[in-house]
Amino acid sequence: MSRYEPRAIEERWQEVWEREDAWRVAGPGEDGFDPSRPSAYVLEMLPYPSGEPHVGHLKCYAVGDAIAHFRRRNGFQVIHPMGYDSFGLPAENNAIKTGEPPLEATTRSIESFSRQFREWGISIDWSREVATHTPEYYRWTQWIFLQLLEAGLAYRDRAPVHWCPEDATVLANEQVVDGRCERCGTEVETRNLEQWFFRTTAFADRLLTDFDLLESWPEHVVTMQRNWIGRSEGAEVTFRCEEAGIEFPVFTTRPDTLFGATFFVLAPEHPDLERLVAGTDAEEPVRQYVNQVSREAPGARAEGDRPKTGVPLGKTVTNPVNGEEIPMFVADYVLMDYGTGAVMAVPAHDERDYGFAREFDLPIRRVIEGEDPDAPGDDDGLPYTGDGPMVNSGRFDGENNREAYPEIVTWLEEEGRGGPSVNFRLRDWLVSRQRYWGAPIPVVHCPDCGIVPVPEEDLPVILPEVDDYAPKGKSPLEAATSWVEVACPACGSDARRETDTMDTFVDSSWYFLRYLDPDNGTAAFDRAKADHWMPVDQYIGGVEHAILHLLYARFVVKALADLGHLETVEPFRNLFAQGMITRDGAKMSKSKGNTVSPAEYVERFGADSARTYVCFMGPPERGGDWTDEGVEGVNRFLARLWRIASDLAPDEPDPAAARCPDGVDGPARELAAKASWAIDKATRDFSRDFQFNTVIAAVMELVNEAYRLRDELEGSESGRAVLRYSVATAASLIQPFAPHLAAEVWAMLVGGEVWREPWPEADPELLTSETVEIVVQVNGKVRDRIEVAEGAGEEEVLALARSAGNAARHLEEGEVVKEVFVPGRLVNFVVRGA
RNA sequence: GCCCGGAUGGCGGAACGGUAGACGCGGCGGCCUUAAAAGCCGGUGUCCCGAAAGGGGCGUGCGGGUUCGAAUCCCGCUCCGGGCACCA
Repeated sequence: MSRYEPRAIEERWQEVWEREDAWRVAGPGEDGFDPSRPSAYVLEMLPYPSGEPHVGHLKCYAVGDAIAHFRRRNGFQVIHPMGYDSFGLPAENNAIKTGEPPLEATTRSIESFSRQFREWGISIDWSREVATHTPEYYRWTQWIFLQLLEAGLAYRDRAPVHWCPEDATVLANEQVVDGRCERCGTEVETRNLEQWFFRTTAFADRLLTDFDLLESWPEHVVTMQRNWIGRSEGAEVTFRCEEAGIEFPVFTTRPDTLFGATFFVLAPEHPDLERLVAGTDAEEPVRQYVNQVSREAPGARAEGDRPKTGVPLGKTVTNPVNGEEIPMFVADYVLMDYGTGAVMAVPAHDERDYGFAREFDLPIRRVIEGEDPDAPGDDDGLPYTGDGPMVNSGRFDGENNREAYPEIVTWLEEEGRGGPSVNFRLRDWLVSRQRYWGAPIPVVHCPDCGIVPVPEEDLPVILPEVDDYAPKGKSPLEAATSWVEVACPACGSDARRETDTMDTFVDSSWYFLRYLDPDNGTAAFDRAKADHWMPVDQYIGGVEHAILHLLYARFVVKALADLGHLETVEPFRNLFAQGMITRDGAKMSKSKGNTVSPAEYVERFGADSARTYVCFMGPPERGGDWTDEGVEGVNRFLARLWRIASDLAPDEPDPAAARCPDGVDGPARELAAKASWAIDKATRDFSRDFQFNTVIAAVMELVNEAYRLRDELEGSESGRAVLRYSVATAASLIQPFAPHLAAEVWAMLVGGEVWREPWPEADPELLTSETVEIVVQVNGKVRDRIEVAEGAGEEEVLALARSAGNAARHLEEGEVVKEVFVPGRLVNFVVRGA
């Protein structure tokens, strides 16, 4: 008997697929496009090519490929492309360390990824491959930049920005985690720099409301984005400092607590601060405080539980609702980049204001009664953030705060002191980077004309070669003088190119559009093609991109749609977030030395085993711990399938083995029924939340059943026919996970190409059996099981159940007061007086 | 602190409110073999009664509840993982 040799099998079929161009698909306007067939876009997040693919990639692409195969075999023409997010810091940092140009390391990594993806047998239409670092690609990234610039959605501004001293570049808000650089973990600093932004805030509302257009996204991802966008409704209220003649609008979500405002706080960065204190006693302490705050890492400032600090300004503002003069302070708990950089402080009903008031011994005035006056806490339950009747609030006294809320806002509006207002936590996306390995921002700075976009026909602005990649606080591109110095496209006078490059998240925010038309030399993509394929029907990737990438891609697609380049306003109709694979219960990392190299397992057990294993570990949205025993187990199962197939294989494959023989009975019928059961179960679980683990388990059961009945069936021609059918069915069902083995087994038994076969259908006749087992319960406890005819009526079943041996004994213990009958499942006798 | 997940055998995990533990791993026993590996077959939640057949108790993180019946639904906790966190 021969052995299952996965490597040989896999190589053979990979050659076939390549030769046949099996995964190529055509869109509108392309040869072979069939408008009559339904289409589907299955997409996995493109990898950043660094070194070799890891198990996270394996899982992502194994899951995505299974979905792609399943859709194909259900009649869809599936577009399933692949590319590389190949601009980025690791290649550049490597270049700084070793001097090797980023292009070389990147090219090497792409080759390695591409080779391994092919070894995994992922069904990719390689004719659509893109890499974001190529001029053919970033030409269109630059084009998108210009589109946004022209539309006023890209702008340049001087603002306090996050600066990572390690990477020597600015970072977007989203790339700062706990005050540290998301990439390297270094504490970020604040710098005041002129930078490029994309106006994501212009879409803040639509980024929220358009969640309604999505079909299925994990709820927690939507929640994370909602929180990130952070919409809050409230009011704007203007407080005036009479002495200085300055008006200070503030944003508040609690206009109902206006009467409780006892002081007023400005952010240390507030532009009016200097003017307010200039020439007063407060000037020096305020200056010192502001300096001290600015030296602190923004991360430290974000820590909520540290004591409040601040300095009085010696000035007051007037509370518009009651005319009270309340003192002003500067304090670092007020942030300049949210709202107006100033807050009215209501210590009785806001925890932060309360903390500040206690620290500085400021008056705390309750304006809302708690429901429960004895609530625990200091100062009679203050700060109290709940609802209740208003007090100390003039004509609103006694009214519930919720009801008073709109009245107060209306009053403010009438008085010209404010009105309703909505604020977002979301900031504009800072897209410029002072780094080398990225797409150059396609503008020119002209002393006469200012910022001039590079004309579209001059794109791409090619990334020049440099000798030194090390960042020096400005872009390494500054050194490429012959590239930097350029004639102004508008007036022709001496001008300089922009030397910042784009955040690599810009590259990956539109790649799924380029796949649809990768060779287009005159446009980023053809609109008809985009409208045909978009939105992506199923997007697959790790949760770690729940905010950054997905938010940016949503923004770019909305912007392009607004500009008339695209119909779709939401790029990803369905999102699947795979869970992380751990090893020994811990996140894999090189420093822990617990990484798993997919290549090693593919070498030892074959790609089919590795792929099937990651899908079998558990529900794919959850994580799982990688074990060698687990891979071996799956490998054993595939070998078992191969072995029985090879034992049963006739000299010539027989197309009849694709269908269940008619009129089988006895053990043959049992096996055929199991096959139908497996088809039904696999089909349902595939569609329901991608329950791949149970799909694979069902196929395992089918194979086990074939082994169990094999001796009985092998003797007869009809028995062998059912065996072959069942094993071919198992191969067909496992095909989305183990495409090579499935192809091999199918070719042996049936002949032809299983990946082109329609997904099998269960025989409804075989899904039901003549008899069913009924559970007999007494008081909810299982006491017996009886066999009854399928569809047997209540009376008949109850009668049988009552007389069933063990059940009957328990019935004697008392009076039957109730009988429950669930057809085809169980009966339950409720007995009293036992 | 707030918002999500999760908790089921020795382990990963299955279970439309209706037989808890499918499938896999591990371990145990048997067959095959001179022997081993591989393979094939059979057990495997736990405790008690029984020589056996069999029967019974207890069991899905903890405490309540709804129901003829709860791993599943409701209320209140505990622990673990993830996200957010001075956003006015």
